[in-house]
Amino acid sequence: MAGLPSDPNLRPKIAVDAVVLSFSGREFQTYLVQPRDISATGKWACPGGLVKVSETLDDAARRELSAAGLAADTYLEQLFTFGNPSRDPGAHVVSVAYLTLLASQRQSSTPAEKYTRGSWFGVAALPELAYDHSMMVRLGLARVQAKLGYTNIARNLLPHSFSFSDLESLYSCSLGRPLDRRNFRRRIMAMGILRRVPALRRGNHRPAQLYRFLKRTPQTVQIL
Amino acid sequence: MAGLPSDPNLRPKIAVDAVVLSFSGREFQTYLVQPRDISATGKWACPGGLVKVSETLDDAARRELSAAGLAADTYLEQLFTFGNPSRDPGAHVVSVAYLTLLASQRQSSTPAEKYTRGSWFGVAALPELAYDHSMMVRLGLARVQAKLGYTNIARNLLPHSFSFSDLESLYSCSLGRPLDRRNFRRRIMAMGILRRVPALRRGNHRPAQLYRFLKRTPQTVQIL
DNA sequence: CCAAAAGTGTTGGCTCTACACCCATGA
DNA sequence: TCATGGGTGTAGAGCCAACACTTTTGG
Repeated sequence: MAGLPSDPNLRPKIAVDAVVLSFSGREFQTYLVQPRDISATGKWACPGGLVKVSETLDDAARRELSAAGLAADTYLEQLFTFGNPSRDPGAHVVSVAYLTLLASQRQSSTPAEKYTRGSWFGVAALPELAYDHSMMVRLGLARVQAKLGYTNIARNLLPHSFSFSDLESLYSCSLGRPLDRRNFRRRIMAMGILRRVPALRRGNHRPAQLYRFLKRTPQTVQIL
Repeated sequence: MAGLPSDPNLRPKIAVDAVVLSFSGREFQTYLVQPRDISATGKWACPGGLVKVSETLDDAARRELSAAGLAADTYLEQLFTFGNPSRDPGAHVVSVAYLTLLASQRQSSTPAEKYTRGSWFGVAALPELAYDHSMMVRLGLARVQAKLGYTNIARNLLPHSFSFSDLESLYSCSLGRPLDRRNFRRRIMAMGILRRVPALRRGNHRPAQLYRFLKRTPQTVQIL
């Protein structure tokens, strides 16, 4: 097969893009940036860029997260690799999409020079996205929603300690329907993946008992 | 942040590799080839090769399946993208691993010149594999086993029509434990994903009623 | 007639869901 | 004292797992 001269310029380039998700307490949000080189289009994009030689894909993803002004020590998971030759009009760029989860919106620094700005958007009302990034965000969201059902991935979307109501809002938002508080609590408790922390959250109302996840490593358990 | 000259030669190359699985009736098997360029090592590998510019990843995978002497009109699903710089000692090659399922061992033609030979192996006793292909096969197998539990993916591992016992062997082999025939049949039947075909399979013993999957498209249903 | 695979129901235990009221706090 | 979110138990229904014998065929 193939007889074309193997000019390296004729190979597809390879990039990583990160779908950055967090949960605000009321909705899922995603962090988007405006790349300087396409800022004329007004489109937003997921943080991302080309992979360097001798660099791990994960490393590339973390490097791009830093460049976007985000913490890089986050949960990171490969989502899907997009290779449609026409996904980037400029050149054939194969992109490995990553999913990353942030507990709070702890946006550390300001984005690097390659971006004009960055901002959080509710996933229900996204702006127009460049390339196939809209598909990536949808896929990332679907993955999180699925994994909430059978893993302890929630720990990456919540602060270190949280109330049962926090956890319930997350699940209820993910499922798009209300949950029965008693049944939800019983079920989660029965799994033994949470630990009471000796603290209450005080607010305008009755204080809430706080919990944290027992294991900080990814764990598969049937939750829903 | 990189300041290296962006010499295209310094970009990782991109390849696809296909984990080819089938079910013999007693065990899962995978199809491996011996690439001519590493035949001295005696190692086997999954069919695969570099992606061409302006080619879809799926197209590349199907092209490589053909080159390995397999039918290309098979179930194909992206598995994972392996990008460790040291996975190929020769150069930094990022590989998009695919999973493909074959109903019977319908190996059509003989492999292209790039391979010295191809052969099926039971997954329990694999030869030594090149690169990180052993990990790929394990991952592919795990994916199939998981998906048997919540999709109709079994249709891609069985012939067009099959007996209930065939289906049961597949599941029982996938789970690594015997299944209760009555419970299994009731459960599958209740889902309405099968259709009786007006034919029996005759053999040395009592003839078996044959069935086929109602939908030929991928479908998510809770099976186990 | 024998060996081997195909086919078929019932029951008890367990899990899941539905459901409503009181409590603690700050304002 | 009121508004707001936090916390708690039970009962009925449905689901699931365990379990063994008869049938059909070819040799």
